Amino acid sequence: MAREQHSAQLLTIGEVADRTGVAVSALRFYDAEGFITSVRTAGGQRRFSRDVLRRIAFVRVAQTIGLTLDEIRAALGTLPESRTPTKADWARLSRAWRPRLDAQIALLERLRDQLTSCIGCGCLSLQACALYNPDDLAASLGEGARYLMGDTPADLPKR
Amino acid sequence: MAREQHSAQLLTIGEVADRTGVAVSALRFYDAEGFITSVRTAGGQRRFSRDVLRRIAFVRVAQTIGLTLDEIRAALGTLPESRTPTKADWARLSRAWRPRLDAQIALLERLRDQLTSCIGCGCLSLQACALYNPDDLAASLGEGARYLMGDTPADLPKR
DNA sequence: CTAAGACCTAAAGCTGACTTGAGGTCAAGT
DNA sequence: ACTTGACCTCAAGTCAGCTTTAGGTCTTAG
Repeated sequence: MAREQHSAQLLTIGEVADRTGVAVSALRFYDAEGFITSVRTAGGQRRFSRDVLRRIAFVRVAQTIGLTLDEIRAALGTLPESRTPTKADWARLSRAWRPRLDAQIALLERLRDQLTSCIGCGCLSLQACALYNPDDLAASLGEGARYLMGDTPADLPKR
Repeated sequence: MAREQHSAQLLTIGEVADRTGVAVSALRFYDAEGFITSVRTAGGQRRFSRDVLRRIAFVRVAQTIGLTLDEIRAALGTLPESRTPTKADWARLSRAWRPRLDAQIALLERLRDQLTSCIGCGCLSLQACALYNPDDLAASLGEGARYLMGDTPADLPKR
């Protein structure tokens, strides 16, 4: 009994798994956590409407971008409950990802550029190196460097 | 008893924590896992040489870049055991991060650009959308799109 | 009608990178 | 000598995001 097309209306969990590439266990998890909804057959099995495919796509792309499930849950919560979300609804949510992606890219670029200059200076050895600042590397790189690399202010005059 | 400078030779775990911003518990973990080494006092307390500051800096920066501790362990393993690593040693390790950073940046940029075009098309609704491809989003975006968004080949003629 | 593959639940397990807790010892300023 | 904050070990806990296991039930092709 392969998982083939039924009456083309509702999908079994296996069909959804096949179409989305998401594991059955993950789909049950998403269902339990409210990311997707399902109806049940008389026998207690889940049946999904095609809407879930879009929701699952949203969840997976959002995860790729780096959102946690909690954030994704919040985003999905802004969708209208009464009607099936429209293109505009999805576009609105997706637009919100843009600044986040930009910020992530900017962070990595700063890291890369500092790494380049640090390689030039033999880095990870200079007190002034901005690459390692445990306080706020993620937040905003390169501020008040601490005395990290084994050099204290007291050490400096001796060199 | 604040953690102040001792005989300026070896550092207590608390001093290392203060200088690196890394929790004492994490330092004990790093020690147990071999990322850093320590000697013990007669009473059994750890004492660290200043070298560990550089190693810890390396570990934290590598983590920021996205390496796992296993990868970091492997990288540290290429350092010479006999002598204290030189600037050149650290520079060599850091250089290895460059392609990885570039790849990460490229991935995010592809994601962002596709997101932009997808917003234009009301995306997450089109079968052809390259943004969601569960097989290889991370590996290489945009290949053979599957039938994901609720559209099957059978659906298409009807539209 | 039957076989067997798809489905069900609940609870426990997993990975990574630590943190927390319990119960006790060390070291240094006074 | 004493006190007290820093330190010790070992085991268990945490978080996210699922997966696995065990023990059973549904559904549908034949």
